[in-house]
Amino acid sequence: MKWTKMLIQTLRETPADAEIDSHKLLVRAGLVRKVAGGLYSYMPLGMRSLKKIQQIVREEMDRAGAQEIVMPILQPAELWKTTGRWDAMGPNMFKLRDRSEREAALGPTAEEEVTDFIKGIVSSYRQLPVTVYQIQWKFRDETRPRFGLMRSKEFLMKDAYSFDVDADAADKSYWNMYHAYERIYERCGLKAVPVQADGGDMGDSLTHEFHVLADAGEDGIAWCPKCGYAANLEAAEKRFEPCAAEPCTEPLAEAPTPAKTIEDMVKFFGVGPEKMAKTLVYLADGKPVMFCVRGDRELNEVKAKRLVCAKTFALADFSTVREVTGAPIGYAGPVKPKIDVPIYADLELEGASGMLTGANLDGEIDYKNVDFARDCKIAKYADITIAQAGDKCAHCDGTLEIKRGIEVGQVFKLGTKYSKAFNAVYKNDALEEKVMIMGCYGVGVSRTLQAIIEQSHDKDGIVWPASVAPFQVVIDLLDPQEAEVAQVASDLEAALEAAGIDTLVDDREERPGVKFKDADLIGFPVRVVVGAKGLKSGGVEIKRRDEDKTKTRIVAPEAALDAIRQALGQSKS
RNA sequence: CGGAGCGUAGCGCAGUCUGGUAGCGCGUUUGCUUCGGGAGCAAAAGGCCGCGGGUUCAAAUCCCGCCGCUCCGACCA
Repeated sequence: MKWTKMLIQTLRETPADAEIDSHKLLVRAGLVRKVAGGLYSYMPLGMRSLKKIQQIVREEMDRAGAQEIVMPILQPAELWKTTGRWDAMGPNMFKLRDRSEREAALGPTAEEEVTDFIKGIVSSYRQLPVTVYQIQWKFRDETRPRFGLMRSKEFLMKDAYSFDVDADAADKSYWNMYHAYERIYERCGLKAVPVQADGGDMGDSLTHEFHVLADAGEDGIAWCPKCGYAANLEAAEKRFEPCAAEPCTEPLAEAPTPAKTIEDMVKFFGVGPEKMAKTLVYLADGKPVMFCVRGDRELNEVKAKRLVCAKTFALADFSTVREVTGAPIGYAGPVKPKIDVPIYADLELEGASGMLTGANLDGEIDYKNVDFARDCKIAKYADITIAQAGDKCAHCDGTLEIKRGIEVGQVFKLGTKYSKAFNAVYKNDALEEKVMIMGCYGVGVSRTLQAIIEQSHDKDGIVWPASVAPFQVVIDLLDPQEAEVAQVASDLEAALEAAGIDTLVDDREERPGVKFKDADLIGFPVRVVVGAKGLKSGGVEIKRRDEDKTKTRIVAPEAALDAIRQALGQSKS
């Protein structure tokens, strides 16, 4: 392919609305163009990479025995109402009506749709197991689209769904997909780590997220370098040391405190935040509950929500807090709230004594010398805090680190939530009706495109892994007006294409510097320079994008094909 | 949804406070000279100054309303 025949537009200046490197490069290298907030058009170069990622996903899904289908993006509301998610998804889902007022949604995912689909086809255990997948555009009305393709309103996702006869078979399907995902990311040249995640509303279901570790990532991940334990911060476990405190000999005492926040209290009392406990009031299914954690900790809302088995869960408003505690905001505590509500405390506080807490009294008053065992009525001690760097690993004697990650995929055991709702059943060999066991598996294809760039770039531009680069080779034709030189480039192009190596010839009437800069910016894995000067002095010049500028090889045009093959082989995946 | 900021040429920005001829850099077009890491000179094209209303002799500039975008936060099966 010739550069001058292609719609390529690189930008010298970085777009004003891009924050992270991968977003800047996506736009600067001419891969995508913004249409509106969270909406992007793919330019030809971007489309080529996107298609290559799709193809890798497709091949690995097929290899794992999944079957490709495609279902409508526009999904009737009835499907979503069957599971109650029409309301549960809330404003995150794009909803619309057709001309006869039928309600529909632009699919953010397709569990309902696929369950209904399979239910209409499968009726016997002989047809199971089955896993289907589609690569389809998905829609989410994001509260705040950002970072380019990372969090957009419309994105390309591969979603697969498995249907099995029982839990053991479902397990097999799950790990089958898990391993397919490992292959997908490896072939994309991505280091993606599987991390344990929270099952969300699905309760204690097994689920792994695949994350690309990057500072620009939106998710926090707890990671133990010693045993390799990795978990989403929402789900991360940590080991608790027994609380060493002696029972408190001092009596509970009031302490007037003109300081509401932990930070201010540290200044006022001159005591560390680990000797304080903060108490938060939440509404769980509309009923107030209190959570008590150490001053240097943050409540993990996911863990807390699960602990109280709540459907709706949110921080209580100020008036509720006053009502429950009887105290001004900032003076809630675990000792005798005005209204008797369940109080849950973090495991770290079990046996804690000599603590400072809010007093639940009508005034800016705290208690000192609080002994949890003596002074508080705690419903249950449980792990309800967010893991922090320095916490002990729950699985070995290592110490947890906190990393940032970009979630590029997730595998999820769904159980029977959807199959029950749709009555998706099969008959076993005893003619009994059984509910199918499901799993769902997503790969964010467009997000993966950007994650690759985020993980693989330098100051000059993108450094594409060969498997997903828009073109594997760029030929910088320095003298396009000289027929003999141009012929060498065209011959080489034809030879490469015949060998199955996609090649772009930069045949523009531009100065060499411009071509080199653009080649580096777009990031083709191998660059071949064909120029009059070079040909006279020995041949064409070959250089990998991922090696130093000075490391070039001059080879005769006849030897170029082999040398390029070799360079591609050495280039990152 | 709360807080902050920004909408001026394809892109990046100045001009707005203090009303008076629409500007700069990059990119684009043409010519000449250059030619191995984003060249130089010359000429040119390209604007509903986000939209609507108001004030004024006169509005990119002041006032009101709306829309859009970006950042921080909240939110994120």
